[in-house]
Amino acid sequence: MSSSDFIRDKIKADIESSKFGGRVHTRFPPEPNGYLHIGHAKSICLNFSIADEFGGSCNLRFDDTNPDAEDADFVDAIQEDLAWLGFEPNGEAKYASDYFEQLYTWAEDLIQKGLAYVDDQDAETISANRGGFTTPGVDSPWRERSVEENLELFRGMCAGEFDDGAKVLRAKIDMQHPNMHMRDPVLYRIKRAAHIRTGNDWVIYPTYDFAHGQSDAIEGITHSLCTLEFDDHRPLYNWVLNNLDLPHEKPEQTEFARLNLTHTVMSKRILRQLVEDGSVDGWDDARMPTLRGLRRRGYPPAAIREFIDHIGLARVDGTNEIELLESFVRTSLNKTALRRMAVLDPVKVIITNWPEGKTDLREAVNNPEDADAGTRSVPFTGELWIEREDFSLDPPPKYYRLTIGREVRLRSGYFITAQDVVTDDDGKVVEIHCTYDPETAGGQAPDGRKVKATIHWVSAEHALDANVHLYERLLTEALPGKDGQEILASLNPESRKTVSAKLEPILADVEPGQVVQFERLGYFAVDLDDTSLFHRTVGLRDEWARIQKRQNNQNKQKNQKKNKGRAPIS
RNA sequence: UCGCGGGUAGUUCAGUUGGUAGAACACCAGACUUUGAAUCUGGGGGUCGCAGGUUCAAGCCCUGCCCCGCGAGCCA
Repeated sequence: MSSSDFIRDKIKADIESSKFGGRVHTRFPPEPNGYLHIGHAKSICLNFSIADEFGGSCNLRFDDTNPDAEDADFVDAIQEDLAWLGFEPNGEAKYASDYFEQLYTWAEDLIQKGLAYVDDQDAETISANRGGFTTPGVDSPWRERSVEENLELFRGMCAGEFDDGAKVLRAKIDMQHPNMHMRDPVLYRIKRAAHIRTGNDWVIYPTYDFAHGQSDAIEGITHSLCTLEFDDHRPLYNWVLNNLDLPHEKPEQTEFARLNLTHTVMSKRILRQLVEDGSVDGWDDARMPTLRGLRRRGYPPAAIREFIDHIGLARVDGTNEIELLESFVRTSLNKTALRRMAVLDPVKVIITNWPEGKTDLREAVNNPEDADAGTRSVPFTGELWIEREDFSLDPPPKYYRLTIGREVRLRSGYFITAQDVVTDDDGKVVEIHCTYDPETAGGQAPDGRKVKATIHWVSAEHALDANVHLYERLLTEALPGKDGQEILASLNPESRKTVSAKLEPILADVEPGQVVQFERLGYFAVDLDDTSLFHRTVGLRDEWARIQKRQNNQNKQKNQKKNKGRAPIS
C-alpha cells in the first residue's frame, strides 16, 4: 500500500541492478540523549517500513559517541517507545560504542595512509583557521607530521597522556574545500567522561562523522537514511568509507526532509525548557509531542504510522498541519473506541412524570461502527445530568437542542420535553424540569413524530465523578518562531483545563491508557497512572462550532464594513 | 557574501519518453442518521517561483534572475 517516493524508487533501482546483491538493510540511529518525539517517528516508520516492504531488516543503533550528552535511562525509554509504536528491531539493539575498537583500528589505518594527523591546536584556533563561507581555511602547522609521529601521538591520546582538548585527530582532506565539512574535520577528541556502556575504558571518542558511516558499514547497512541537514556531510561520509577496508558493500546515505508540524516544537532544547520551567508536567505530559506524551494523550500508534505513511517523503522542507494528524487519530479511534456517556459541564434535569424511585436499565450500543462490540446497560432515573450547552433558554438561530417547549431524544433513553427551569440568584439555570414520553423507549415515537437532536446524559444517582483534562494547542501560533519571534512567545497559558465530570457507571471499569469516545464530545484516554482521570485525545468534528464560528465571522465582517464606512476621510 | 538542497491547490505530495495539471487532508453544498459524529455524493479552488529561449506543443529541456532551507561544534 505504500506510496512511491524518491527513496523507494532508488531502492527499487538498486535491487534491479543488484547493487547490494539485492539486499535492503536500514537502521534507526538515535542518540540516547532525550525522549523520542513525533519527528523521530517519521524516521522510524520510514526505516522500518522500507525494510519490511523490501524484505530486508532494520537495526536499532544507539549513536553513543558523546558521553557528555548521553544517559542510559534514555536507552530503555527509546526501546519502550519504539515497541509502543509497533516496531521490532532486527536482533539486539546495537551501539556505535560496540565498534570503538574497530573504529580505533581504522583511525590508525588512515594515519598509515597519510590521510589523518594529530593536531595540537585548540578548539578556537581550529575553528578560526577553518575559514568561512567566503574565505578558505588555512593549514594547521601540524598538518605535515610524519606517519610515525602521528601514530605515536594518537596512541598517546588513546593512552591518556594528554589533557582533554589538548589534541585531536583530524582527517587530511582540503582546507580550501568549499564544503566546510571537508576542511580537515575532527575525527577523534580527548574526553575524560564516563560513557554509558564503556565506562572509563576510553579517553578518546570518535566524532559522528568518524563513527556513523563505519557503523553502517559494519552492520551491513545498505541504505543509510537521514535528515536533510546531513546533506553536507555526505561527501565526508563517502570519503571516510572510500578510504577504509570495509566488511560489506559501501552503504549509501540518502537524505529526506524532517517532519515539522504546525503548533508544535520539535527542538529538544525547547522541550526541555517547557519541562524545566513547569509549563508542562514532564516529558510525558499529554501536551508534549514526545511519543510518551502522545501515548498519554491516547494517540493510537497505528494512527501515527498511517499519518507518516500518508504525508510521504520528499527533499522539500515543509510543515504539516497538526489537524491532519488529528484526522488520522479520529479515523483510527472511530473504528475501535467504545462509546460511553459523560457530561463535562453538568446541569440537572428533573423528569417530573418519572415514577418515584424507579431505575430503568437502558441498553446502549457500544460502537455503531463495530457490531461485535456489543451493548451495555446504563441506569436511567428521574434525575439526570446533561450538558449545560445542550439546553438554551434563549436559543441562537439554528440551535436545535433542548429549550423550553421543545422535545429532544436522550440517547438510548426517551424523548423528553423541557417545561420549566429553576434559576439561581444570578439567573443561571440550576434545574431543568422536563416530562418524558414512556412510549419512546425504543428511541422512536410510535406516532412517527421526529426530534431534531439527540443528547447524552448520566443518571445523577449513579454518576461517577472524574477529572477530565481538556487540551488546547500548547502553542497558539501555527508556526512558532516565524519571523524571528521567540519560539515560546505564543505559549498558551490555558492549554490545559481541568473539569470535573459526571460519568456513566461502567466507566469505573477501564484500563489505564484505554481510549473511549464520550458521545458527541470526543475521544478520551484513561490516564496511565490514575484511572479516574481522563485526557481529551481529540474532539469530534464539530459542525455546531463551525456554524457559530461562521456567524461570528460574518458579524465581524459586517462590523468592519460599518466601521470602514464611518471612517473619516482625511 | 560562498557551497549544497529546494520552489506544482490552504497543507502535504503525485505528475511517465515534452501532448488539455491530479490525490489526500482542509474548505463548501447535499443525502443519510438514535452522536450537529461516522458514512455517502457532489463542488470550489492553480500565473506549476519569475523572465526569456528551443518546439506544432514546456510543470518537464536550455539560459538568466528571484525566493526559501541548511552549512563556518572537539553536537548528532
